[in-house]
Amino acid sequence: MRLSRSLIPTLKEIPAEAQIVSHRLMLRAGMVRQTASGIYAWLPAGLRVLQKISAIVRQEQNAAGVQELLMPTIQSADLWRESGRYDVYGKEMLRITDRHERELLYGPTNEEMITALVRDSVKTYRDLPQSLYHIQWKFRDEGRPRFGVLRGREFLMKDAYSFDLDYEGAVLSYRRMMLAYMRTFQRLGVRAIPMVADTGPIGGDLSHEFHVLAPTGESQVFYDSAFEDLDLNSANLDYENPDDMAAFFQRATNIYAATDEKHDSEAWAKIPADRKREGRGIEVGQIFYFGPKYSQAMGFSLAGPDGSKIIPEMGSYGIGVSRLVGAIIEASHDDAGIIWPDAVAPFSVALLNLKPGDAACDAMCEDIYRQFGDDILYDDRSERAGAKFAEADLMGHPWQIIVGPRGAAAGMVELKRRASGERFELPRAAALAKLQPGAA
RNA sequence: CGGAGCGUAGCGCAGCCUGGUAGCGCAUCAGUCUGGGGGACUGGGGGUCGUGGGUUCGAAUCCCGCCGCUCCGACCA
Repeated sequence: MRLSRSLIPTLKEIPAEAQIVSHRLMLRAGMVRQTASGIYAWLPAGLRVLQKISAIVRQEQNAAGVQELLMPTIQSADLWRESGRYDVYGKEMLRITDRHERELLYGPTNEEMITALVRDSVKTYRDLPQSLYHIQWKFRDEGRPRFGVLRGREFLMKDAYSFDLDYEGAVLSYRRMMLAYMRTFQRLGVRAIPMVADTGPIGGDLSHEFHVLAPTGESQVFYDSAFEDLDLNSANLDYENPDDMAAFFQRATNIYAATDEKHDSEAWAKIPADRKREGRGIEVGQIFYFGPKYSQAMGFSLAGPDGSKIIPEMGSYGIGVSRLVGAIIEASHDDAGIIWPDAVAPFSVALLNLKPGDAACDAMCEDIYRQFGDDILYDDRSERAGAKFAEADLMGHPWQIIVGPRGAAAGMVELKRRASGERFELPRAAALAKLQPGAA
């Protein structure tokens, strides 16, 4: 994309309404604009991040055998009366009445809807297990929206739901999802640690929150640094093999990690001092086994092979996609701006033409731009070099290709790595080769 | 939901107390110089002062209502 033709309205000054760094940077980098309290429009650069995160989430869900569907944002109040939650859910639920005085709501979550859909579609126990997800906008009418997209009212979420015939099956679904989540976060380039979470009346150990570590996090978290060495992408684990899943789950949950609510000082004391890690976390995902809670309430049962009645065991699994954008920035920025992990940057590369109008600069930039495809932002404006550097750093592209008149005449470009600040003077072809996917 | 603020040009703000024809910085437009870390100079454009009412000869300024946004706390992902 050419910056001269893009709607990426960067700001030099900090908007008064933004208090925390991710909110400020998202506004300043031209990614989002607030349109009402806690509701944001995603401008082109912000949308690209949302789409890159979504794509990775989608790939990992699909890889774990979860099927994608798309449920609506608007739901019927009657559906929620089936589970009894319509009257229980508080003011966070946005209730709407249509022209026929029918009661509707903007969905804050989809347990009821998915349960009804599966209930009405599944005919026999042979149709289970099922696991399904969608990536959809949700609305929770927070009393006090703040922190930009970290605590907005409208937010994009991946939510998945599993249906199994028995507890063992539900446990397997849960473990699969935990692995999928850890792989997802690893690919996104953020460290997210699964923390033991409150399971409420269900009990057991089948609820985890995933926290991204950032100084502005809302929770105090404690964990064993052994998590930092857990590489799950290279581990040869088969989602379909229960033994693999059990072994993985054992490994992951043996390492201590908890938020302050669930912090166990006895267990903490046993961890070697040099492995203790303590800090703040932003919750970006949660996985939860809740058994037959909704299937029972909503009359979802099947005849088993021996004729007995089976009430499916369920779980639900969320990833806050829009929230992740803020969380990643909280975890990865400096005074100059955002430092995007490679996988989620709106553009992997910024191409800075330091002297538009200079024949050598223009020719080289146009050539690079043409070769690179969609994932590059070409700063072709007639701004001063300093302004281009400042904006590129602000927007946080992982790489900058800097083309100046001196270098261009000699066929050289400068490559700058945003995260480290390293610069390399390279021939044009070598620079491009270095940036090809996988070459890094 | 309790408490506290704010709303004046695209953004950040002053002006309000003590009423008298609306200002600064940045951005923007034109031109000149400049040209590797948000440059300089000259000249221009842009505002129903959130909104409705009231007081007054006269309201951005004083009074009342409403709307919007923000902060602290409670709640929440």
